[in-house]
Amino acid sequence: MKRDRWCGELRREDAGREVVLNGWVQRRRDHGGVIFIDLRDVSGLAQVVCNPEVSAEAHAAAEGVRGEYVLFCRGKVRLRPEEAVNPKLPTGEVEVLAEEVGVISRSLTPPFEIQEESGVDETLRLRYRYLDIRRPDLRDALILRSRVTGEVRNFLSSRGFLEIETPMLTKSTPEGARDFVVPSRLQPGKFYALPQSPQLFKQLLMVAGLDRYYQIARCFRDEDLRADRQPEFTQIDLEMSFVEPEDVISLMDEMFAHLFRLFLEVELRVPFPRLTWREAMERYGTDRPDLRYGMEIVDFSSALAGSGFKVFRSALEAGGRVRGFKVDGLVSPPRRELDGMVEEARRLGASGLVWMVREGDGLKSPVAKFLTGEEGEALIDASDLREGEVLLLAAGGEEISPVLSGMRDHCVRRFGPPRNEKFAFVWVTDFPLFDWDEEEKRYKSNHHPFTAPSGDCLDFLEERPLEVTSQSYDMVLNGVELGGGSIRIHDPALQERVFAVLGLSREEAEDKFGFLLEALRYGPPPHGGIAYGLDRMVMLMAGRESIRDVIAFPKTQSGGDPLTGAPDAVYPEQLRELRLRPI
RNA sequence: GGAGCCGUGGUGUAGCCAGGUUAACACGCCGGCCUGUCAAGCCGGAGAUCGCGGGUUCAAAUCCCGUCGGUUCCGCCA
Repeated sequence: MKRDRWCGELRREDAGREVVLNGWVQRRRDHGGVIFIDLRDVSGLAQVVCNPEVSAEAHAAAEGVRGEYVLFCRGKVRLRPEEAVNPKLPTGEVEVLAEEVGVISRSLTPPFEIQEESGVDETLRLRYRYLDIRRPDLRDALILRSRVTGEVRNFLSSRGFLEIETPMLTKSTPEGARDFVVPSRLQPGKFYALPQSPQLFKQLLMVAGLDRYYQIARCFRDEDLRADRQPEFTQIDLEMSFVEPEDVISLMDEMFAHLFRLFLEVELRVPFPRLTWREAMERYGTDRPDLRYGMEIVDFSSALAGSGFKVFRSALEAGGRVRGFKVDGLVSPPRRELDGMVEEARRLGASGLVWMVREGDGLKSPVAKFLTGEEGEALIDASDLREGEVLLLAAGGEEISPVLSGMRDHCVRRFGPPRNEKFAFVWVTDFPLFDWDEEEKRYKSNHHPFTAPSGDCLDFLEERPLEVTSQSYDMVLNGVELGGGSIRIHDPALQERVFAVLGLSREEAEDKFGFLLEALRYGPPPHGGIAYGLDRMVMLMAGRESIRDVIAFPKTQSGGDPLTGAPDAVYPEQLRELRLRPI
């Protein structure tokens, strides 16, 4: 018998109406006489009452029902007696008085309980993912994901963007992540690569004159997994012609304000704040600062010039600095807490960490005896340190930035400092165009090789590559990199110069990216864009801590799928067809 | 490649550090009673050789070594 209403949408206005529901048995409460069944479908729960005085048949059918059976249920909606109203349920004011109940399909006892709080081993949940998804929190996350994706499509298409699909079977390119590789049967010995992103294709679409492109694009990277990294993930990928960074950034400000208003009822202040990469590293020690919290890093070098503490003095003499921050949310901690912080800093790779606690007009610290009174006062002034508050200091070159950033995270986790806002967006711009790769002894693109250098850096591109900044921008939310993009190079000559700095020979560049260089010779428009990690975006919007919680069928940390058993061996015949042999 | 944590009935945990009868508790499951529950209640029952392998010991869930799986982080992820 086919439903005519959803379980979760019954309200008091429906009282008196006859309805048919289809759904799963969340719970059965058998009182001997009357039996209550909580029936669940994708919309929510409804209580069905099976009273033998109303329908002996329905009651008899309900006696044989068990958890997760699929039922149809015909009956009249009625208001519950006042004392039986359940304020915890949206449908709690009404119930369906069953006149007919039938089993559509039966279920084995599930391997774990289908309920809000899971706490169940994740492998088991993944093995029975179709049961796991019946739980409201996972179901709701997938519903949110679908709505967000749909609204992104609406938003972009209303702004003139065209949704274009790009190939999944494409060409392996150097630079970047390890490719997933697919053997070609028709061309034995050759391979496709799955796309790490549609980067090159979207640039070609700009050369093709489509002006604005977007795609909800699956991407693949064969690297190790994390809570926020899966081997296949989804990007909101877009590209625009005739634009500058400002155009992309302001459009995205608008899109996120719209999405957060619509789905979370949160009014975001736009435009989002901006930091250059240099500022972000200086003030937060990382290129993806979590601006929900204070604890800005301050340079104390001038207060400590000529310090009697050898570690500080020698760092300063070597051209380094002494930087640190005041810990929020922590006053007069016990000694072991302070020692714990030093240990944490070592774990983060620091050679040391100095703590100072203000006591009266002075400082308590393992290095207090090396400090003069003036130095102590200068530190207190510069950090605005009050009674009992803690100052953390590290000395050295740029390598202390990640340590200080890590200590900032540690303090957030451990001391729960006051939070400014729930969602703190920030743009980080002007990244270095290149990094030096010590292992390979060569320059590497910080973003990707098609990122345009800033106009004022073109003169020293080859001479001082590490000083070249790029027309790039990352969107960061609560310390998570949500997306990144740039203005691209549209001048083939400049593109070749960048390849040269990267150490790609003319032949290699021609072999790997020749098609792009060629396209750039046929009237490319200036263009740029951005790509977002949709999984991370929805994760943060849903308040989850792993993107696995917003992906229907995610992989474990070793890249496996406990449900299907992938990856798995293939038949020798399949390998023979592909002309492949295991080594 | 490296470091940490976890693995005990179907599920979640306790027991492990100080080795010693029938491995405890809650939920779930099965049966009985029960007409207003919604985490229903009450009574009864079944169900685990403690991830796997080896070692130490009179004796191992417990100690040691190895291994597998999961997870978090570092490396890696343009």
